[in-house]
Amino acid sequence: MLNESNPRAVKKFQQDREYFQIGVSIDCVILGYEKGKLKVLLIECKLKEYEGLWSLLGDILQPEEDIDEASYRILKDRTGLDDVFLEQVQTFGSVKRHPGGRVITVGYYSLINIRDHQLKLSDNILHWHLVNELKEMAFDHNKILDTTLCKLRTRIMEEPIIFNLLPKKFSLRELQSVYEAILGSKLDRRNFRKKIFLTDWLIDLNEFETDVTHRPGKLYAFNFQKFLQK
Amino acid sequence: MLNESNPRAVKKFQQDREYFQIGVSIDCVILGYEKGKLKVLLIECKLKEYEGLWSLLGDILQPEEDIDEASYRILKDRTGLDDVFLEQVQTFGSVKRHPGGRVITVGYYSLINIRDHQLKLSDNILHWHLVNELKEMAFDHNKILDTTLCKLRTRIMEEPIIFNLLPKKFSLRELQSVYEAILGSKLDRRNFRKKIFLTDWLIDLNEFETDVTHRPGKLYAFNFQKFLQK
DNA sequence: CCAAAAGTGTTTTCGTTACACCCATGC
DNA sequence: GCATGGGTGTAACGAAAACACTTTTGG
Repeated sequence: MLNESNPRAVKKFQQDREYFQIGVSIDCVILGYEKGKLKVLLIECKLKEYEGLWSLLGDILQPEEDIDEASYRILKDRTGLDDVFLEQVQTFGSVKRHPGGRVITVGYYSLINIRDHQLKLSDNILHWHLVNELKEMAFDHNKILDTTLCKLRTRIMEEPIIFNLLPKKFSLRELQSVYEAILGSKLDRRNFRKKIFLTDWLIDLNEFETDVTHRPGKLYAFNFQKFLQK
Repeated sequence: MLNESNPRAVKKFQQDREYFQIGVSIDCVILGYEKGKLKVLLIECKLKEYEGLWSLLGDILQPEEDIDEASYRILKDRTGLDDVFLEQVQTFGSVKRHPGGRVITVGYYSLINIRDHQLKLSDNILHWHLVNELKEMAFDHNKILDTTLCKLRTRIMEEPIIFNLLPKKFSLRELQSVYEAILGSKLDRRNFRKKIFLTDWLIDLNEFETDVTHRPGKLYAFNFQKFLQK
């Protein structure tokens, strides 16, 4: 915040363009889940300083948009997705983090269901990357991703956000696998089921998996109604 | 982050001042504890739009400083304090949040021991305010404070940061009172002592309170060594 | 009938809560 | 001796962890 106790500073702020020579960007950590693995959506970095590296999806904040709006816009532009889960991680503001000048970036993360929008990906040079097998990324994006994953691991234990990674109908095995992929550890199946049913997060659809080569599991849906009420 | 997939945007970013017409500020929620109450250090707001209101301590981010550095600088300038606990809360970026123009602000919070620097306060128009009795503040500072307190309540249960609010030597009653002031609820004395001793956070100084009108309690210190090792 | 995963309960362990009495000091 | 807070232990409860066998389906 502008130093309000100092009228000179306020005046300077209003008149002097020097105070504005800092760029503000938004970077979105867009996470998806497929075949037992957590994935992140990246774009090839076109800056010569980072040739051959990938980066998170980001853009400059526009003068007339809130930072939350900006993150939605970026996600919409890149994936065509509306109405998704998106949450701020934190802001990264090292002086040298962008070779093109002083740019601080606000990190956001989003959890999306990969299958819902495979089509849109061909519009951009975007690819899903396995989170566990990522090498060096452009800028400080490894750090942003690591910070996001830390936050995500605690958040999924508190809030029912993980359902954003799954299709509308899913089996308990799929749900458990997503937890395991994010937490990076195996969970006991019986204890998991017990705990999940205690939450009242699920609607029993009384449907079953098809096209599986074993006994089909029951399908569930996330009880969205209940969480809109809160 | 600058949209690296789009060379035009990069070029525009490097050339066009329009991308820089956003101010970035830092606001510090400086919290202290005294006589059983949690307090926040505020400054009188000199903007005419917020006449008579108080605001958090903030300043504009300088071109050559990291955002973490900036928060340290602000704290140092205002309180004379060095080497304190300071942590990012999150960034607030509504379009209209600052009447002087577009300014996004990164919130930080600090926990300090009020007694250590009473002297410096006279240099500024600063006052400690009871967190529980705060009315409207300037800008979106109520929101920043609320967000900070939420974060703080979970953080003190995980990490030994609360000791920053206390003098070097303190009794268990004082420590418990700080927890209670932050959490806003009473704790059971026996359970609290049991739990605190299990953490290995404390050094038993084998000293006792003086100048109390009742049986003096034992004094403890936070085991800083142990946490520097980690 | 074989492979593969679904589905299901009980016991143990551990951390959290609730709770009451005597003790040391200042006045 | 009285008021004030310091210091202490145990029982009950509930959440989490450990753990194995039967069932259903496809092939």
